[in-house]
Amino acid sequence: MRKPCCDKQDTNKGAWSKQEDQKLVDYIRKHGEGSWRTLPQAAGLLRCGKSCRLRWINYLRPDLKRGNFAEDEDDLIIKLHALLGNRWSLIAGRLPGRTDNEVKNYWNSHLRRKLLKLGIDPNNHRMVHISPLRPTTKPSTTKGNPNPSPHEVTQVKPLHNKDQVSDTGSCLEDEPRGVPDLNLDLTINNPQPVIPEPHQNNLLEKQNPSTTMSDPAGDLEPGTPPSSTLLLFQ
DNA sequence: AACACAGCCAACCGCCATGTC
DNA sequence: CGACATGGCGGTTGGCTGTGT
Repeated sequence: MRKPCCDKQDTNKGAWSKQEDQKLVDYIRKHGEGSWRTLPQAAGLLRCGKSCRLRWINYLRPDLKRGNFAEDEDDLIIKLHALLGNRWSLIAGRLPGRTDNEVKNYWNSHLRRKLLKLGIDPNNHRMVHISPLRPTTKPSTTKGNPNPSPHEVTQVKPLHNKDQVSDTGSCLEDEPRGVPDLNLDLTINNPQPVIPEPHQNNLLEKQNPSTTMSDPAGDLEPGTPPSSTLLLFQ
């Protein structure tokens, strides 16, 4: 039996109040991030440490961008998802000012549907040949389960082994060549200062194309015909 | 105006990885 | 080397809001 992360009896749950936010922000400004376990008590919060961490990372961090996703952010997320699968933290790490939770929500609510409308299976980024898409119907399953019906897609069971990045629901997992050598040292959505340039998106392509992660399409061997998987990359 | 439904998103839960003793 | 503590991640849930009838 696993110990709960905190004494649930003494903790608040649910939405954060402004006072709680303020306490958390003040504390982290003074003492920095970390020690989430002890932070709530030290900051005078009746919250679980995990909850504080989530609140800070997803909402209170000063470098968060928030607001609508730009078109190029959409493209980047789709490309990265094709490569990485549901590795939201890695994907978010390439999107300055965005959190994994935000990217995940955006994927499930917008991009997934967008791909389906284009006839692309969002799970493996291949063209869907079977059954015509039912226009914007929500999956018949319960709320909160964005998985499309089995008629439309082939489920790719995500793996948990983080060393096998290419396996995790990636569209490329059964490419004959496999995934090109990727530098997956993508780690991290560091709470670094927001990049001041107006065009912070497309970092992948524009800012550091050679030293970070390979361009998905460009990394194919010359002469390799693009699979339907890669339609998006063209 | 009232209700039902769908979509969005913040927050929670449980598991896994890593660090420390 | 194993046990434990902690941090981090992805999946899921639940409440709020917008829209259609």
